[in-house]
Amino acid sequence: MEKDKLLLIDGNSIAFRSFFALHNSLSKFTNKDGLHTNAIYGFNKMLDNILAQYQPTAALVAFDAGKTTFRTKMFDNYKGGRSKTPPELSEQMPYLRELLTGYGIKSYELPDYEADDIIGTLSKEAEEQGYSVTIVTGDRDLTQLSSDKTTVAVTKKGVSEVEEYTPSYVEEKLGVTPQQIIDIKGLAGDTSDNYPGVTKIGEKTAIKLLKEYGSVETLYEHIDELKKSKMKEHLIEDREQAFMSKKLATIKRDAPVKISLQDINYEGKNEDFLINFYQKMNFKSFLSQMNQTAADVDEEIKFNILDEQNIEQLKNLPDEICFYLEMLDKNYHLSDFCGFVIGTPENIWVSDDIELLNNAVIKNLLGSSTTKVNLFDGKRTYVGLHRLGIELDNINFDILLQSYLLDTNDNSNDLGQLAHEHNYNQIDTDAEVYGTGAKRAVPETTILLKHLARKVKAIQVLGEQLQAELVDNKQEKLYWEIELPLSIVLAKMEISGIKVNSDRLHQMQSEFTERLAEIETDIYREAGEEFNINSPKQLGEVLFEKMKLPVIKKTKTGYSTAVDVLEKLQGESPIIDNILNYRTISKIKSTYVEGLLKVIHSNDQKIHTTYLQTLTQTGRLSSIEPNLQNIPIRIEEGKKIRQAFIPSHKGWHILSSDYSQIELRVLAHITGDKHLQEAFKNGEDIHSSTAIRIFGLKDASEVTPNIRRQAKAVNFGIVYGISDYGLSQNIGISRKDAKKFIETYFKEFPGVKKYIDSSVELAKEQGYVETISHRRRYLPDIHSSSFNLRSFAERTAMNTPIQGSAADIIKIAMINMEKELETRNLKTRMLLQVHDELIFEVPDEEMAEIKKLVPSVMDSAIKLDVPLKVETSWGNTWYDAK
DNA sequence: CTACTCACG
DNA sequence: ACGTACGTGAGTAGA
Repeated sequence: MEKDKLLLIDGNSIAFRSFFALHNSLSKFTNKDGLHTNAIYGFNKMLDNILAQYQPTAALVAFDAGKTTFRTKMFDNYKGGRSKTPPELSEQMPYLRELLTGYGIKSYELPDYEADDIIGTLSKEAEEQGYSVTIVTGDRDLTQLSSDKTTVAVTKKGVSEVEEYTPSYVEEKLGVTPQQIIDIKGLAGDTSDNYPGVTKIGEKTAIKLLKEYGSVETLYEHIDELKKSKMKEHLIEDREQAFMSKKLATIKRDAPVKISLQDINYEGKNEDFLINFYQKMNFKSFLSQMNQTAADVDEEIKFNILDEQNIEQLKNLPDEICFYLEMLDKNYHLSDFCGFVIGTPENIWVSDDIELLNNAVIKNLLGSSTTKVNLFDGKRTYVGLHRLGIELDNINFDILLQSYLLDTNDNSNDLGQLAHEHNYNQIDTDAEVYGTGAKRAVPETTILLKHLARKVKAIQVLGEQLQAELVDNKQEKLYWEIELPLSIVLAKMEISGIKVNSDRLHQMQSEFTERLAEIETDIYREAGEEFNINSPKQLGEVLFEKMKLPVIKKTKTGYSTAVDVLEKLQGESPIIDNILNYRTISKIKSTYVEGLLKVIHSNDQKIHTTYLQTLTQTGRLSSIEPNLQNIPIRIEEGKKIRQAFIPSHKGWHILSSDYSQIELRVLAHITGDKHLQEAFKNGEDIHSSTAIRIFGLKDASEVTPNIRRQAKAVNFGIVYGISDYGLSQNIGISRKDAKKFIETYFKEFPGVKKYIDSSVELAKEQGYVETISHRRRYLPDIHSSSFNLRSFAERTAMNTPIQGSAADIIKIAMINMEKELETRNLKTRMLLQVHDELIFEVPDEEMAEIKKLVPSVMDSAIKLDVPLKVETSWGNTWYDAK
C-alpha cells in the first residue's frame, strides 16, 4: 500500500502572505461585486503547486479561532500591538473556505488555540501512525515541528515557492536543532508576537548560549558558572520572562482536537463547484486551465453598427456624447486604428470602419464647440483624430484625468481596469479583450464591437461619478483650469515634434565607436583578459577578485561597480579611469545617439515624444518613447547631443526659458519662512545666503565655492526630506557634522522646520498631502509600523507639496503661453517641457517679441509671496540655447 | 522579468 | 537600532 501522506496548511498565515504578496495589484483583483480576491487567488496558486508536488492522501487547513487563546490568558500582551487585519483581507476569508470546499479540503479551528497548535497536535498523531507529514506555512516558527517524518515548507517571498525545512536544514540555517527554536524564542523573545524574552539578548546571542548549554533550563541550572557581566544580570533578572516566553513559543501537541486523521482524507477537487466559484471570483486564468471561459459581464448591451446609410442618424444625438477611438499600440503617434464608438448610453453607434470618421457628420460632431465630448484619455484621442484629419473641440469629462486627480494611483491606461478600480464592472479590461504583449490583437468583430459599445456607458457613468468626487475634494478648478486644457497643449506639442539632424547623430556615432574601441583595448590590457565591460557581474569579478581592488560597497547580487564606488578607487589603478570613460561614452552612444536615431519619424525627420500626464505621484509630467526630459547637459560630451536638436525651418532659432530655483521659491512661499523669503525678495544668491546663515559668516565675501557647494546640498536636502546620513554621503562629511548643519539650518529657518513637522502631521490626520492647486497624494504608509516605509512617507509628505506645486506653476504657464501664441497669431511653437524649463522654436521675425513674452508669461503664472525668476537663452540648436 | 547603472529636473 | 535623500525612463545583462 502507498504510504500515507498528510498535508497540513496554516490557513491564516498563508492568507496573509498571499494578501501581501499581491498587495501591489490589490485593485486588479476584484470580482464584479467589488470583492477583493488577491488572497484567494494567491492561496489557490499555492494549493495547486503544493498538491501537485506532495500528492497527499490526507489534508487539512487549520485556522485561528479568534483573538483570545490560552496564550493571551498567560500573557495579556501576546500578539499585542499588531495592526488590525485590513478589511480587504477579512472580506476574503469566507470565500477562502469556499475555495477549500471546492478543493475537497476540510478546514478546522479550535476555540482558545491557534492554528499552530492544531497542526502540532495532528502532525504528532500522524507521525505516530506512520504518516509522512508536510506542513505549509509562512511562519518560520513552525519549523520547530520538523522531524524525520515531518517537513515544514515555508513560503518564500511569493507564496507559490517554498523552502523545505528538515531537521538538518534547520541546523544548517539556524545553527540549532528544531527543538531548540523555542529556546531561542525564550531568550530573545519575538517582536512580531510581542513577547519579551531576556533584555538585550537577540537571536545571535541566544544561539551562542544554546550552543553551549542546550536549553533554557540547562542554562539556568548553570547560571552561576557564567562570568560576571551585564548579560548575566539580565538573565537572572528576566528568568521568569524567559521561561514564560519559551512556553508561549511552544506549539501544543496535545490540543483537544476533535477531528481525526480518518476524517480528512484527500480525494481530489470538485470541478463543477470550482468552475462555478472561479466564475464568481472572476479567475480567468484558473478557468482557462480547466478549459472554461469566464462568465461574461452580465448585462446585455444594445448598440447599432454604424454605416454610410445610417450615419445621418448621429445628427439626433444630444449635445453631450461619449467617444472612444481604439488604437491597440501604446504609441498613438504610430498605432493602427481598429475601431471607434460614438453616442450616449441609450444610443450607441459602433464601427470598425475608420473611413467613416471622415464623414462630415462625425467631423462636425467632434469639431463642434457646442457638443461636449466625454472620453477616456483626451490627449491620445486628440492626437489620433488629428492624424485622421479630424479636430476635437470640446472635451468635457476625461475619465483618465479625473481618476488620476482623485488618486494618483488610479491611472491605468486600460479603461476596463480603471473602471474596475472605481467599482464599475460592466466591462472587461482591454487586456482581457485584446491580450497583452506579443499576443495583443484585434478580436473577432462581434467581440470588438460589443466591447467598444460598453465603453460608452462606462465613460458616461464614471464621468459623472468622478466629477462629483472632484467637486467634493475641491479639485474642480484643478481639472477644468489646469489638467484638461493642459492635455490639449501637450497634444499640440507632441504633434509639433522637434526636428533632429540625423547626420550630426551619425557623425557622433562613428566618433564614439572609435573611441570606445581604443578604451576597450586599454581596459583589456590592464585587466589581462577580455570580458564584457557592460556586465557589472564580469566587471566586478575582474576588479575585486582578479585585480584584488578593495570592495567599497556590495549589492544584493554581488559587488557594486557604480560611479561613486569607482570614484573611490581612482588612483588604485589606471583601469578605473578607463572604465568610467567607457561607461560615459557607451551610455551616450547607446541611449542617446542610437536611441534617438531609432525614434526619428521618417516622414518629417522629427521626434514626437509622448508625455504621460497621469503617471507621476507628484503631478510632474514624464516623457517616453523617447524620453526628452533627460537629454545630457552636465557633461560636455553628452551635451553635444543637443546639437542634433534643431528648428524645423531655416531662419528659426531654438529658445529655452527656465525657472530659477523654483522649488526653493515654492518652499519659501509655503513655509512662510521670513529669512528664506527675505533672501529671494532681495534677489540674493540663495545658496550663498544659506551658507552665510548656517556657517555664521559675516557676508558674501566669506563664501568660498566649497562652502557654497555644501550649502547648496543642504538646500536640496531640505527639499527632499533631509536625513543626516543622506547629507553626509552627498557632500562627503561626517554624519555628526551633517547633523549639525541641519540643526543650524532649522534654527536659522524656523518656518521650514515648522512646515516639515506640520506636513507630516497633516498627512497623518487626513491621509494625504496637497499642492497649492489642490493636487493630492495619498500616503497610507504614514501609519506603517515599518520604520522604512513610514520614514519614506514622511519625506514624501514634505517633498510632494513642493515638487507638485512647482509642477502646477509650469503647467499654468504652458496653458497661458499657448493661449498667447494663439491670440497673437504667432508662428512660434512650444516644443518641450523639462520640469522647470520650456523650449520653443521661434522664427527670427518673432524673436524680439517672444524673448520678452515667454519669461513674462512664466513669471506671472501664479502669485507667490516671493518673486519667480526666469532665465532665457536661444541659439541655432538646443545646445546653443544656453 | 529583475537588477543594475546612469541620464535628467 | 533601524538604513536613507525627491521625482522620472531606458539600455544591458543574465536569470
